[in-house]
Amino acid sequence: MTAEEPDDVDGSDPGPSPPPSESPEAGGRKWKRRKHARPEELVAAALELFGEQGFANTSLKDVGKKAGVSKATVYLYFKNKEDLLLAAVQKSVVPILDFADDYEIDSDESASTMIRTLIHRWVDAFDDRSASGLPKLVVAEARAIPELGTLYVDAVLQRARRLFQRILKRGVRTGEFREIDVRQVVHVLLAPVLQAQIHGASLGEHDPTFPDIHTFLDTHIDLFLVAVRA
Amino acid sequence: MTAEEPDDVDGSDPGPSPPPSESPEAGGRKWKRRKHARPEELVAAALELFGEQGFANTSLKDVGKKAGVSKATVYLYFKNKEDLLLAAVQKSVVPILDFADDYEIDSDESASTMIRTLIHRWVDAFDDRSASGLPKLVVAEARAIPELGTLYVDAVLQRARRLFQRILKRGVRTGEFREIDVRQVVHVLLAPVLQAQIHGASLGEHDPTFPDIHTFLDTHIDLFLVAVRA
Amino acid sequence: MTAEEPDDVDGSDPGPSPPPSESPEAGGRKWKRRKHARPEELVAAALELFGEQGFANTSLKDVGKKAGVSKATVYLYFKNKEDLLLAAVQKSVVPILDFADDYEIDSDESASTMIRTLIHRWVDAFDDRSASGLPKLVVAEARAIPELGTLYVDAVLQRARRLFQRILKRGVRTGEFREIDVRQVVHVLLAPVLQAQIHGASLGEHDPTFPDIHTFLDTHIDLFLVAVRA
Amino acid sequence: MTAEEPDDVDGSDPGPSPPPSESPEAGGRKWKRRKHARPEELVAAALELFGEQGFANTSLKDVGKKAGVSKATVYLYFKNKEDLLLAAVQKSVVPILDFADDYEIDSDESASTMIRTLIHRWVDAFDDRSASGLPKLVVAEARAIPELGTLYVDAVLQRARRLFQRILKRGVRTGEFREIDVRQVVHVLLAPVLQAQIHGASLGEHDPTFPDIHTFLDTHIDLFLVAVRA
DNA sequence: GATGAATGAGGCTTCATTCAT
DNA sequence: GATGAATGAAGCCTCATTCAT
Repeated sequence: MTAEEPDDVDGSDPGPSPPPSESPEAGGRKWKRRKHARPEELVAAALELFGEQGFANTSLKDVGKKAGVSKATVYLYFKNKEDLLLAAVQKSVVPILDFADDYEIDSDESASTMIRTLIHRWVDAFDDRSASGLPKLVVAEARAIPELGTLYVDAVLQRARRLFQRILKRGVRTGEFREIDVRQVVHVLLAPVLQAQIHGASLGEHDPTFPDIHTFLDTHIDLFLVAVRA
Repeated sequence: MTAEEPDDVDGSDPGPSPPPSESPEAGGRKWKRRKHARPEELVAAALELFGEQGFANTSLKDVGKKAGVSKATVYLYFKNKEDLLLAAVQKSVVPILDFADDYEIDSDESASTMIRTLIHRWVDAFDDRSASGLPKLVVAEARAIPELGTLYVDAVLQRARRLFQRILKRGVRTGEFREIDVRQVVHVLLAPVLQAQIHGASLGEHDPTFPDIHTFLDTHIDLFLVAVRA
Repeated sequence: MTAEEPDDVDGSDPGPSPPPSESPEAGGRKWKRRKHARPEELVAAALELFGEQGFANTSLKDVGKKAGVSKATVYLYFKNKEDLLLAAVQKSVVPILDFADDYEIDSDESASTMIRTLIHRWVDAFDDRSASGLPKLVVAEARAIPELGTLYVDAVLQRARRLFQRILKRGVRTGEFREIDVRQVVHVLLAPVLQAQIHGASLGEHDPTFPDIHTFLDTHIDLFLVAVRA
Repeated sequence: MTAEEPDDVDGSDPGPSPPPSESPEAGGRKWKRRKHARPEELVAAALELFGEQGFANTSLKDVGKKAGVSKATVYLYFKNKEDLLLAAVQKSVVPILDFADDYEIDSDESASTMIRTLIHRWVDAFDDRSASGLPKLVVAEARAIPELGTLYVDAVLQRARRLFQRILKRGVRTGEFREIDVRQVVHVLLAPVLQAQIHGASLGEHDPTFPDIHTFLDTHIDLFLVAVRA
């Protein structure tokens, strides 16, 4: 491909965040020109549609329509469909565990409480950002789009593992937990969380037996804490 | 341009070309049987390709080539692409937990041992049938193809849940496990298994931190058994 | 691009020439299926349209329509539009100087006569193959499609130069021509021929002053022969 | 994103930023002219790009970028892309043979010398104006854009023919040349010149056998003069 | 005068699906 | 039963052109 940037915008890295001016009405008079908001709207639309219907099943026309623009407009901001996907995932995924940093620093709860709190907040964080379909999306496309896999592993999985490893280790140090191989155990702690997210976004409707996600997570955490308790 | 078979698309497959012996009876037996093996071969090819590359990214021509037939032949056995997918999943998924029935009946091991054994055999059963990509595939497409979700939930998830519920209940009855809400707990028992399968088929290559699947499962089972032990 | 061959046909090299069965009516009954004739028809349509309207100005739909097929059919035989162009040029250009070989061998005319005859036949050969627009086409696209340039230079220009160099050299040897630098002179001999072809296919209609091509060529040859005569 | 001047796109040109002196007359002359230079810059950029890459393969964004303005600016000066092409050709082509007039009037060389001088100056004139790709461009697009053909024929071909006809006729009158049909011969005199220009701009790189253009032209002129000499 | 934003139109290409052989 | 041939539909992407600022 000789293709450079679509017209002059970069695409993958929305870089310059939207202007702080939040006046949502006054700006766009006759014509719908929200300018710098466009990339965000597109990214949001893309994330939702890709998460719901899958990447291949979603056309750029759909994305454009949901964002209120024509499909050609997508190319003003993103190099191609894949670039849009990556931008959407990046935008949503990078800050998604930010909530945890503050909590971890400020909190002086027990490790057990921290674990329970953070896991519940985790899934809420995805839902709040309309990214509940994201883990499923990533899992579905990681093979076809390797950068997507790398991005998710680095920005979500590894980050979460480190976070919970710190907490587990602290629990061990304080005597709250018994001696465990933190590096192995953390995967077991997280697996049900990821699974719950993926399941909810895919088989959820077809599986009435599966409990409410927060109930499920509490059961998981209960068992886990029993297992690691000193 | 490279290789060029004028018409016939056999290419990818087991060398055994049709025997030169023109005797249509005895000689061509192995060859003749091929005909009736067609649907199975297609189903097998489809399962592997769909699992690896995704449903949308796999063309029927690819499937045909892998099965040693032309693209049009698919339509002799399946109504359409979706039908092929469903058939492939059904074919692989329905008997996939069969191993468990025999084991459950014959075995007089402890519940703990049964759990450990069955979980390891589970993932092996998928691998043996080249269905390791299946859970990921199902999760990716369940939303777009509802029957797929229903099928998987019924033939795999529900069946597995009932199996492990029986074992858990027995463990409780025999005093091996403490009193637990089997209906809730079974989901926690299975989630890491499903997660490991999905993860292995999608983010596996991008995630060198994740342990070997059987190691991971043992860690999970260890913790789980500690948690439910009486 | 991961693209292999469109479906199974090669594309650029029509290799297997059409079957010798020439029955043009009996073959295609209800449906228009001329099978092996397709590539040739497409190549012919492409050559004419590309030559007349230019490569970029001709859509594959146009080519398909002229050949009596849909635009998707083009992809059964050619990898892409560029491949079709190359195939068309190759098909027309490779045999286009064949007439010369026989003539050169059989003829025992004087060098002067051979030159005059061959030049006139040359332009006729292009016209007979509806390839009168080809030199212009090649010249227009050679920069964008380097293989096209290479192909034309090798199959037409170099071949023609060698042919006329042999004749010139013979003329010198027999005393018909004076001593000349054959290698340089051949370019001067051919330039007006090429120019006449290109001009006819491009500025022809806008330039009523330009003489009939054969008249022009005769004037050129007359002058040339005077210049090189011993 | 790299450098980022908010608005002004002057970029390509001589540093001289607008003089701080607010005197609108004398001081800002060089700067003021810039504004009016726009069309010229666009025309120059267009001519080069179209000549190199072809009309269809060159986007207006490319032209704008090369001229240091935005794509939309083109429409301030030209009705559409085709109009830009015509303007570019006109601008370059109309004065391109002006050098000849002076020479013809002032010179009292022999006709032979004049021919040789003018032909070499001709191709230099195109090169000097970065119009070496122009004849190829015209030939490629004349069919699709008739005005282009007409323009070129009138402003270049006819003008050149008349020029050289005058010289030839003078040569005949002075006895330098023998009696020839000047109207026919002039086409033969010019064809190699046009051909050399076109060839250089298209097949040049793919054709190492072709001699240097001035060498080629001298060979041509040598032969031609021999042919017409009295 | 200049431009960023936006889009309609159109082209290339792929592919599931059908049909006649 | 099997397949080569063919195509309609649809998707991605580009670009000339317009409009409001």
